[in-house]
Amino acid sequence: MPPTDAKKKSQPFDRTRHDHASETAEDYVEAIASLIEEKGVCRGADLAKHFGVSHVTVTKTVLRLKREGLAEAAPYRPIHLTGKGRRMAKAAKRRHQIVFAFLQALGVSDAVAMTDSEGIEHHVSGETLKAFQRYLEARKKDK
Amino acid sequence: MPPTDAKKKSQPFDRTRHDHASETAEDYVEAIASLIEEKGVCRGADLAKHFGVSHVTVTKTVLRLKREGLAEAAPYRPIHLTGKGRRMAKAAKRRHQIVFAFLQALGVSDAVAMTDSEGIEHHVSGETLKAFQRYLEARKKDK
DNA sequence: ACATTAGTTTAGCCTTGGCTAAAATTTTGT
DNA sequence: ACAAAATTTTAGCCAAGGCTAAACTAATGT
Repeated sequence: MPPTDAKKKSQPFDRTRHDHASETAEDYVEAIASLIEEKGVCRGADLAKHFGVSHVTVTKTVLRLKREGLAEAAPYRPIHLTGKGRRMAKAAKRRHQIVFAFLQALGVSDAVAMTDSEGIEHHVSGETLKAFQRYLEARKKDK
Repeated sequence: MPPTDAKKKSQPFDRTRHDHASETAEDYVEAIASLIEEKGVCRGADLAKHFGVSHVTVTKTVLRLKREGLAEAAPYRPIHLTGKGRRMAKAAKRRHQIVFAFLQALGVSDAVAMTDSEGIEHHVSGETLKAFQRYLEARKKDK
């Protein structure tokens, strides 16, 4: 019965594994949405430049997004998001902005707040995000 | 001339991947140090249980730690850290504790602060960590 | 119109980090 | 001392994310 010992109930670190895949997905849909907003369309090459990876890597990742129903794109055509993709992008952007504003409010420089919020956003639970917002609200009043 | 476009200055391995690797390394040395502290020795099975993965995965990862000069272990023997490994563990633990205390201070519940700090610690720059500490200091005074 | 160029996809290889099953090596209990 | 139990390593497979080189498609300029 005991398959091995991996799935006992391992609460703590379960996230690490499977979540990594969706972190990438979130980064991608967020980038796609913002590129579409600022340039009208999103092409593979734009994503490659944005993430600093090769266009080949982008092709493969976008394939996965399509498989997961987040993006759509005919061969040699620009990339679009599905409704699901757009919703995910919107949520990610919101979270990202809150984390960024929070770090700024704490006194972190813009450049570093930018970088750190990028990494942190995927690990912030709803509860922590709320705590960040509370802090921002309090500061707003103070000022 | 342009080989592709990702080569701007990206050597073989670029950020994301490389960083992810050292995140795992940090989690492992931190866990190894704490297991040694609380049980005297650290065995592969302990790590497997701690991370909720199979012992096989642990074996492979520990091999990598050895390759990187962070850990030592003869076959079928318990795992030790090198000086380098111990230093890394110590730094990781400190960072982890600061992030955890910070989230608590913000009003996040213990359980969630535990989980979130686990994920966040690897993405917190020195500058942000200092901002967290400033906040903690300020709160300490207030109280 | 058509050749050059820009942008994409395919093919093929690598590492990390997962897993299961099977072999090897302790450890333990009688 | 030795067989059974526990632990660790090997072998072999999978997906995600990287890369380069080469093939293919779409856009452009003259």
